Amino acid sequence: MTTKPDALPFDLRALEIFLSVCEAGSMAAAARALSLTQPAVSQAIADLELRTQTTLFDRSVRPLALTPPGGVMRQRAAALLSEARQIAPLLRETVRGRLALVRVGLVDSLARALSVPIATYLSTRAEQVSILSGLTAAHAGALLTRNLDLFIGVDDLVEIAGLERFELVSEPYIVLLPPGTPAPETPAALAALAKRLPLVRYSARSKTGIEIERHLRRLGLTIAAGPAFDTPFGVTEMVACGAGFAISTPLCLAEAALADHAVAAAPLPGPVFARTLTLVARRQELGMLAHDVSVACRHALRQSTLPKLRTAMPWLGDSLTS
Amino acid sequence: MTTKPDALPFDLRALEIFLSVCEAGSMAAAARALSLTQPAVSQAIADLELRTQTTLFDRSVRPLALTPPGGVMRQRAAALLSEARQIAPLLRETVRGRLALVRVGLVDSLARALSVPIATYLSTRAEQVSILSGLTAAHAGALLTRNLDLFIGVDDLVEIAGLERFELVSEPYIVLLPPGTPAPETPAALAALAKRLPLVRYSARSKTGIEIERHLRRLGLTIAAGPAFDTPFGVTEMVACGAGFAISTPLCLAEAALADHAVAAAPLPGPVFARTLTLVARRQELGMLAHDVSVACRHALRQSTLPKLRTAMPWLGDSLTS
DNA sequence: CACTTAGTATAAGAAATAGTTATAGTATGG
DNA sequence: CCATACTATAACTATTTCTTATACTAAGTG
Repeated sequence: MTTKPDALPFDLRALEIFLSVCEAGSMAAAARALSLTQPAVSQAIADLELRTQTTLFDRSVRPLALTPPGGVMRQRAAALLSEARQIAPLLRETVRGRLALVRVGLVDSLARALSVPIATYLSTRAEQVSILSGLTAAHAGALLTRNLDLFIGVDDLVEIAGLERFELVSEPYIVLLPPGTPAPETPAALAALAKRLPLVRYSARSKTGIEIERHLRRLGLTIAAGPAFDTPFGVTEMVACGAGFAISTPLCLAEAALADHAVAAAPLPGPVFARTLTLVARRQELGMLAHDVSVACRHALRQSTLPKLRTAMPWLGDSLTS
Repeated sequence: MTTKPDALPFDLRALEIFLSVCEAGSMAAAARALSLTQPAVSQAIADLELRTQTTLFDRSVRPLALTPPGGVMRQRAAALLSEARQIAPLLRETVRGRLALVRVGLVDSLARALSVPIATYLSTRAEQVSILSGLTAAHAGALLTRNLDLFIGVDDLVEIAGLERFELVSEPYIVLLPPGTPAPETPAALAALAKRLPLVRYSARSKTGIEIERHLRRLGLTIAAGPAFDTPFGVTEMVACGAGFAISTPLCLAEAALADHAVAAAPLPGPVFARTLTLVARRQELGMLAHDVSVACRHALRQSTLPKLRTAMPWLGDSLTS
């Protein structure tokens, strides 16, 4: 009502004034620092509070105190302003045909395998390269809000138009067991195993974790809650400690990079259950760059990571494809 | 002259209009989409170009084309606006006493050792936790511009006031060699080794790389240029391949997590040369949080990483301290 | 090629916004 | 309780942003 739903809640000038008040400790002092009058600052802050529908300062004490939302605002406003100030110089530095900054999201399971190849390849194509590891869900959101230029992950965002996708590798899910534990040969054996040993999960924040839960439900298996981790390292380490077993993948196992035989790997019994890692970018914004990165990644995987996995787990056969 | 040096180069409204033009493909179409008149859009874009001192669109073709700086502007403007729009809802969600978001920079050499403990600990203290691995230089800059709340790295920023620092661990530099290579016992032997085998370096962008170069100069050693990497994994992997030797540290070796005996480690001959990893935060903004994180980190290191290093490299003695 | 169409640029005035001065009210310290 | 230094509100002014009006330009069409 007050404003259109997509209207901007403030402008940068208001944030600048707000931060000045935070630093100066009072509106009057901020006004002096900014060469404004005190009412101008007072109004700007009041307007900012109105637009964000929050109270930023506690006026009942002096010197002025930040409320909890005010503290968050200070944190975010400072970040936003510093980014804004970087933009203009960056534009002027931009050299024809060379990107100033490429931001890549890389799913944790490929961080070790691909961060070096991606960084090496992109450094020939961009001034600055930023590679963030993490969960695909976060990266997918960041791509859509343009906080990332491309990501590699386990979700190809089929439902979103205007993206381009390059499949890098497909791999089956596997079972990870503490050394010496016999491998379950059937889904029933898996269920029996889960009675003796907790299942170490990927957290429900990760796409892999969600997929695994769904698969277990399809198999009709209900397995008691156990520890959950976001990263392959966390899950694998827990299994290595003997604290449980896990459903994971060959690349996740490679990512954890534990000592040989620290955990045992076995095929996942039951119907075929696999995942595909895909490079996703917005169409027509990076030219051929996304395609070229996908080629470099596939090359790096075929040269180095996949042969190692095939040696360590010969039973993978051609379920591991690139 | 045109504007004060610290003046804002633009307003969020201008970026909104700019992005609308990018999407619509023409200023006239953008004006319709925004319920403005065409001259309003034309003026806003002209003003934005004037303030940033760039040309964003190529008007000599239709439909309007983005110039290279225009492309960068699109990328950055979209990111900035999406962040700006997130702020107000975030403020309203803020619960008393609990931080909405804590952003941590973690030096690559501790990424494996500490990302899980930090994430686990902070999830009890904040709604959302963001951990970025990378180079300390980038994190130090990000802390000062408030894009990070705290970082753990190899620079304690002594020259900057208003920060608080917590030392986590000190470790000596060591030599990494391909398996079977005899360890150099003296600086002279190190120089001789460098004649036979290239030195794999940490890049000059990393603080560690800079420190190592300085130390070599102090020793009077000039070593021919070889390959350089930003990350411990890159450097260690090269040595494991037999492509050279490296000067590194125990924690970097642990971070690379190669198989046992994939590389040989030996003391660095010559005078004592060590580094200290420190947690740095802005004073008085996070309360006790920075201190509490440092305690959690030191605990995690003493429990898990340091004992392993002492076992693998018993000659470290008490040069490795926490 | 003239000619239409859909677009961009510029000038001048209207509307909205951000600033000012003036003044009343409030927290804190002597 | 009073002095001081601050914040809030009202009314006015200056500046900026947007509109109308009009001239100019790129690209397609017969």
